[in-house]
Amino acid sequence: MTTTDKWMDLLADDRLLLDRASTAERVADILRQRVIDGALTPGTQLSEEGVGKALAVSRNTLREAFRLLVHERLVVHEFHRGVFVRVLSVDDVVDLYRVRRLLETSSVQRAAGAPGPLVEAVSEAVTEGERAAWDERWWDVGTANMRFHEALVALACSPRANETMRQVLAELRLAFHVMSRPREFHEPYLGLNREIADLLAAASWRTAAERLDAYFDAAETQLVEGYGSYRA
Amino acid sequence: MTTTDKWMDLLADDRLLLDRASTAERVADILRQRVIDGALTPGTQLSEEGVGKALAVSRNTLREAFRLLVHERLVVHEFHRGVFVRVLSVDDVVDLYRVRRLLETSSVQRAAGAPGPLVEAVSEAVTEGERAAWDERWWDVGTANMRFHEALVALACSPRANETMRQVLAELRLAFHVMSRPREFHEPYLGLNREIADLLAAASWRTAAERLDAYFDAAETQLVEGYGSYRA
DNA sequence: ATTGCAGGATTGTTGAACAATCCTCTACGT
DNA sequence: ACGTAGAGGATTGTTCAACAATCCTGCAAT
Repeated sequence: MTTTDKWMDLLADDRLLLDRASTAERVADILRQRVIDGALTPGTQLSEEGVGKALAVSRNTLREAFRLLVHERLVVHEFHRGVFVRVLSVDDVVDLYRVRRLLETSSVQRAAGAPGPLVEAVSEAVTEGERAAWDERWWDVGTANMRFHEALVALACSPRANETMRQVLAELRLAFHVMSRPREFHEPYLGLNREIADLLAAASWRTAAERLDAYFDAAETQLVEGYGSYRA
Repeated sequence: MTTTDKWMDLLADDRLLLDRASTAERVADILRQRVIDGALTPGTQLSEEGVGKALAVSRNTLREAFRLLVHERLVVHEFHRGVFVRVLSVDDVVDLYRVRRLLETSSVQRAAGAPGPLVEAVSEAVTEGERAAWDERWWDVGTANMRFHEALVALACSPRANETMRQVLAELRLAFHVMSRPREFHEPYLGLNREIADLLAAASWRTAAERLDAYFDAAETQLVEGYGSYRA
């Protein structure tokens, strides 16, 4: 029984890796990646003809892909003008931090029943960030930091919460791209992350949530300041 | 200066009401409404030809609309098979309640700085539900109940949180449609909602959050039970 | 400096076409 | 009777070409 169950899981994974995905979704995957890693900078227009020619897909298929990205808020769609990589306003950044505060602190607070592996994943994400910092790979530090916060929400054991969190973090990448000093922004939080991870490992959920709250106070004001050069 | 600013705001509102929406979005609006109000029951297939003929739009446009609804999880898209109105599993319902618990209790907990009108909106939603119950309009009781919980999240002053909450509640409508007794399900919570609203009006955020937690314990188990006839 | 007006470019939407896949029904062999 | 294999039809996936609607640019006029 248990062996067949394992087969099932493997097959389920393969099913996703096999074709089983429309071109529109794959196009969306590519564009999403390019937006997140910064190859497509905020404000860039994604013209239907240009992108369509580049990826060798028809305009209709491309428009389906655009709809997905619009819904994920990674690009904006201006009627009769086209789609553009989103430019986050200060209000957007503030809002994203509000959502994060809601999801993350709440997840940590009620993480008492969370499975052990999920708690360990939090520590692992912190370790990964520390390694990246040692190597001075600051972009990777940011990535690890996001995985850390993703792991916090994962404590809630809710696929939908995980999904929203992923989207929120993807959106935040847009903000990080216009940030000038990645090191000064990410480095200070390594210690705090470790502290929170240790509190979780010790099952001190309440204290961890409070530390996390402090984290948000600091991070938000700092990010908004670094965003000051932008218009509201 | 201040007068011109007011003009600007008014014009900004009108801009949205004017056409400014693609056919795909309007089609999605229609279908979304039909799914939410139950005209399209879970499991129903939305064939491209059928819906396209009915709404007099081309298949390509229709597929753009479908992408939106898929992303909102109101319909599912099976490759080479078509799109179907979503059938929620018990796991889905449990997950939706997890997300609600995260968002709502967290919003209430930190509602200290929320603007007065937002707190009043909570009470108004409760009143609306009581009126509907008096008239025995049980579906409207459910709607008012949702507006109540939407108002709770609105206390967080986050457009994105509001948006996700709207989506979560829309998804929950799918579950309510397969529920047999709407009265027995919605009626018991009227008193609890009133209690929570009063606590909020009295600025007892912490107590309100605790009562809300109790609400979720009750509602979730009851809904899962009422969902027992379904397969996992 | 602002307005009005071509002209060109891009998007919005449609319809048709073809390939790929799925579903159903039938025929076959055991 | 049962499971299987395959043919046929229906639906979806994707592309292409066309046209309408809208936007942007530049220039002329006031």
